[in-house]
Amino acid sequence: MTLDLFAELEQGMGWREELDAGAVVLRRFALPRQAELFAALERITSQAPLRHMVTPGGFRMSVAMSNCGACGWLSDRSGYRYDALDPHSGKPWPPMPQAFLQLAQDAAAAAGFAGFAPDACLINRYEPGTRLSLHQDKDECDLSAPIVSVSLGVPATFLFGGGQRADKCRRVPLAHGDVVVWGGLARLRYHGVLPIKAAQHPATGSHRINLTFRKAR
DNA sequence: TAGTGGCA
DNA sequence: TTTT
Repeated sequence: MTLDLFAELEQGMGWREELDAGAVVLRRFALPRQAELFAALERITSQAPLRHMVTPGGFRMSVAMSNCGACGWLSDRSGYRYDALDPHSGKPWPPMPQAFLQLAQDAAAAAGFAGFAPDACLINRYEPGTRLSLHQDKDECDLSAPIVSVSLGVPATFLFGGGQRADKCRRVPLAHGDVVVWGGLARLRYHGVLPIKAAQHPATGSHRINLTFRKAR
């Protein structure tokens, strides 16, 4: 599938956009296994349902989340962390499907981060009006690995800021099949998602789905 | 340590 | 509309 991706990028069906040093947007990234991707998503969320986590401050997050992979990102009153077990079931998170892993590794490689080995995939489901406010991904042990963020379904505006919350943000429109990869110098950049506008997408209905791949350990 | 929320 |  790696070859399919590069072939598609070369054929001009998709293209790269350099955001800044260490940050790349892959536009209309090849999703050659889209049916497989969504079937896997279905399987994962039937075992580990999407749920609204609570922030340490006690606020319910508007975006519904689940995970797959060796560990999953969690938030509750006691903080942010990664855990091998889903607190909802007490069982391990569903394994990361091969199609997910392949997609993440292909995207990372296309963005200049060869050898990416994610052990966590956070699944975010945005309904119209939901958002993710500005934050840094810094709960991972290995900050040398990039973040790979796959957009599926209805479009969104991604905010890509600087090293401090107050830094100005780039507004990056993201559509189905777009992938943002950031690492290296850009690894700790603040980022977020503006409230999702009401829209329909054939693959997801009114939702936006985001897959965030990380190496947590 | 506080924090990816929501309001004024 | 942007900021805290």
